[in-house]
Amino acid sequence: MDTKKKILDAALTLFSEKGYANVFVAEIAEKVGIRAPSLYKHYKSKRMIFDAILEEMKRSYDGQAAMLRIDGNDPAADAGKFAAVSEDGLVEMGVSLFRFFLHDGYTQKFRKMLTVEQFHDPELAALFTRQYVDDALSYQSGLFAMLCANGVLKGEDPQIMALQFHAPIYMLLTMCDREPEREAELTVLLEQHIRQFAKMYKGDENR
Amino acid sequence: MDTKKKILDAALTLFSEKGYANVFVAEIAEKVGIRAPSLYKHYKSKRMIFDAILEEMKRSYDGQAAMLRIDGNDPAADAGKFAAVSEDGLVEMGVSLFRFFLHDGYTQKFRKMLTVEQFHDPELAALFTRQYVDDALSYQSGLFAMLCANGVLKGEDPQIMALQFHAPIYMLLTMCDREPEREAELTVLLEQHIRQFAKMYKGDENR
DNA sequence: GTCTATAAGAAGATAGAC
DNA sequence: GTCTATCTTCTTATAGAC
Repeated sequence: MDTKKKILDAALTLFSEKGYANVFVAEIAEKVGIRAPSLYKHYKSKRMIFDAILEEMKRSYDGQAAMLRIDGNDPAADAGKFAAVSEDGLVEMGVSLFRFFLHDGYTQKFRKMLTVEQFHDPELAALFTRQYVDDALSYQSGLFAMLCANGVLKGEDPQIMALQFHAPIYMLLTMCDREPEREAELTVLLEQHIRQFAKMYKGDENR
Repeated sequence: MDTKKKILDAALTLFSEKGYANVFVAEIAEKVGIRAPSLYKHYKSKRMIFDAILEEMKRSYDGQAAMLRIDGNDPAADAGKFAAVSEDGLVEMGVSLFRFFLHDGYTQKFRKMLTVEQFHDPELAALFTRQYVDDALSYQSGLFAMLCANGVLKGEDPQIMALQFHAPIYMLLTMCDREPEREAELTVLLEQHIRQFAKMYKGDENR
């Protein structure tokens, strides 16, 4: 594996655990298996490593967004899948997506790094909100609008539906980031949330 | 004002904006209006300042919890108020509570500080989850259980109701922490969320 | 309790050999 | 590209006068 890439991986891991300022260049180097001065042959400075991680992450965001969007980028294409899917299917899909975001090393580390660095820079703050809130809500709004138009769900404001669907899932995800030992317990809540959400917006009175 | 208290305030402000490691003792001192060495007459070390903030916060948590709980500590006592309250009243109460948490200097700074320091220490992680999730959900669960028992709302799982009520509000709050200029726009979403939540769990079909 | 001066040490970065 | 040795700067913290 490329040393340059190894450095980014090591740095991302450390930055996500301790934050940029608490990580020493020597630590990154040690994780890679070299000495600190050697690292400067690959990156001009510590800050350049951080910036490179950010750049890599922006590039790979389309890939992550594709996961989030299940299909790629078109809500209309996904609506059909959802329409046919059972409540159990919705739960299974939600849980497996949750598990991916929770356990995928790159995804989790980047989420944690952005979390602890979000107030250092308005650009990071905007990136955070865009990536973990606005884009997700925007996509899900489209999806729910479609499902309501199809009569699969009943709801008058898809944007609020998306907020009410997404926010609990994101909250459970960040709880697992902080206390991984609670994953099993919180996955149960996740499942119950999705089930109740589905029931509610189907107009089911038995709740 | 007591210098010792001034130091805590200055440090909390700086820690919440830049994180513990990025704040220098000299910065804190400057904000207080003294020189760095003078500060050591009040606190033995930089870490002791951080610890003192944490202690102060734990002490004042009951006060904050009282705000969150509207009444103090007994959901049963609050349920009556809610039962009598209109949808508009619920919105007004939710919005003003939201504004308090967003604008109260101490509350906001402590939330931001805990956000950026949460992964440094399992104790901080547990404190974060307890304060911003578990305790809030636990209280709201009791409240919703009461309202369901009274027939004011219809729902079979108060814990999930609490999650679906609280998570969107908390998400909007953290968005305002990151991008204060979006407050107006997000307050509209907050209001729509509360209205739709109220309608849904009243069994209203017109949604 | 506050100051100036300074010690002590940490951490980012460079020089130059191999 | 990696190493050892080293420079430089920054930062916490202490000493001691006032």
